[in-house]
Amino acid sequence: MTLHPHFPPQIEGIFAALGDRTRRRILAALIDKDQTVKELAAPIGVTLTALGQHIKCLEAADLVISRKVGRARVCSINPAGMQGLEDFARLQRSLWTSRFAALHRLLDQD
Amino acid sequence: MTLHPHFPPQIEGIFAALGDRTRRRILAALIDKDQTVKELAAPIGVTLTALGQHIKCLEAADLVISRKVGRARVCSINPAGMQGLEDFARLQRSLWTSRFAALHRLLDQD
DNA sequence: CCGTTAGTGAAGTACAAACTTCATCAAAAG
DNA sequence: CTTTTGATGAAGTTTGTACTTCACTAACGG
Repeated sequence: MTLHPHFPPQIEGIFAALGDRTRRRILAALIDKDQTVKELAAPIGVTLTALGQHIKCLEAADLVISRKVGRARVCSINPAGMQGLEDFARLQRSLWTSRFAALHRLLDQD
Repeated sequence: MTLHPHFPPQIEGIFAALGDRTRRRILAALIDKDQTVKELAAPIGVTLTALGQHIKCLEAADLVISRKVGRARVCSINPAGMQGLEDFARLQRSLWTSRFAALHRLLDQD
């Protein structure tokens, strides 16, 4: 149906995840240091349940990795996600740039 | 209140814009060629009104530029937006990488 | 063993936003 | 001039989702 290349599903998850303000705050907090669900929830001012749901979403987008340590869940940033985002942005920009260049070649003819 | 650096407001707009599936489709269509509101609306299957609202959102995020040509509105990709996204992703990744390096330096001591 | 603490699943609520319809306007076509 | 077409503003609907409460489980501390 669509002739044009779609956004890779991986990237869709990243944008869905980072489209939410609370999840951006979580990610910003994790850049400083690894933190548990409880530690993350306190400054943001949401329940543990809510924060656990956000972590699930961030993990699905490969932006965060978490592991159980005793009864706590420790969350870390997953650099692979940011790498994917960076690659995506660079690709998109190069696609536009190449189209722009092609247009100029056409205009420069004859 | 927040000790940690926030995401720049510009970036928040980009994620808010790209967090929506319809707007991603619009952007993907525009990578091929400049298009009017009507041309964009048809394959996506929404009203002109809806599509106009999305264009407004994409322009606010500096991802799209549009201009009036007669009674039509022609939309183009704004490469500056993608550049901003790419820069952001690179910065975030470098922040994480530097923290990872610092941790290793600590572990390597004594 | 008992009480507390961190987290999770289920289910419901509330709010944001995506989308629609309708009315209007300006440009193009006839 | 009249009709049609592309677009837009206002206003209402509807859907998605962020968040809550409640019940429950598992780990730690007394």
